[in-house]
Amino acid sequence: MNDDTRRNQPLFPISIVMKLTELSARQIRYYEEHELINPARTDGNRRMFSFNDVDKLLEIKSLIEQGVNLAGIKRVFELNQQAVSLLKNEVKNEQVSDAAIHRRLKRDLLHAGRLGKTSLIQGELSRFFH
Amino acid sequence: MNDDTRRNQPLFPISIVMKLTELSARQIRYYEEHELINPARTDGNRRMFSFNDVDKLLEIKSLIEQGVNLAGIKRVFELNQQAVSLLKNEVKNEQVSDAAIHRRLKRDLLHAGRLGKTSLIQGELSRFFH
DNA sequence: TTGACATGTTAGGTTATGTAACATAAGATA
DNA sequence: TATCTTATGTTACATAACCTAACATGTCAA
Repeated sequence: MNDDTRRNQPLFPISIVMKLTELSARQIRYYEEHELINPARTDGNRRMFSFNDVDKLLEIKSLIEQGVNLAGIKRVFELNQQAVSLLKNEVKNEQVSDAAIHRRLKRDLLHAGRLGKTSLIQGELSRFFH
Repeated sequence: MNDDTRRNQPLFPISIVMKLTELSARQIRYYEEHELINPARTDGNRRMFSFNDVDKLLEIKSLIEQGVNLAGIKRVFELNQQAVSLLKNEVKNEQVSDAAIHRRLKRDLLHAGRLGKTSLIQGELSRFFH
């Protein structure tokens, strides 16, 4: 069993997770309802949480404490995933040389100050003044 | 004048920005009040917006439409900046070889699926079971 | 001097959470 | 096994905080 699989094993009932995260059961269920987590279930329909689930709940808790709402948390999770994917593609492709990665990063990151995004207003302006 | 400076020039009064973004004046002011934007002011205290301000407002609008609240938008902006900075440091340091960057990215991105973050629960668990 | 803009207040809809009521599952014990 | 207890499930209602709209009032500028 690899590390990834191990961290996804359903191990903890909700009572344990409440103590680990200091979140109420209501909160934990609410976050599941809104698809921020997706814990496994037992035959008897009890939630069983993995290490990854708990990690996610701790990140949710931290963001909540910063005043971020659930839609925002979802977006933050997506952004993390997106940044990872963007660079995974670069790094994973064995045919791309280190130098090419270096150049690509330089272009993407140093130029616009954003990850792969072009200016929004350009499109707006052309739509507007025609 | 470079491109960056040009995009920060105070050019548009709020009426223009309202049309460009299809946001109400109240909304635009509210976002300024909560420090998501920081438009320049004329001597007479009128707001004057740059291309960058408008870009930011369009991004705010898009996130608002996804249900993200202002704290979440602030976090998203920070995350963008953070990801950029993280990699800027890698790329900017001329003494770091391409190969080293490649290795570092592989470690950071392929392993944990996060940007430079280690598992949260490890610390939690050690605090808990002692 | 009239239209655009500034600030402040108020009211209403949405969201996140608490709480309570009641049903079911799991585990312990007679 | 039968039953008792506790943990957990779902659902409904209440509430506080957040965001927007609407309006009032004052100021700047063409």
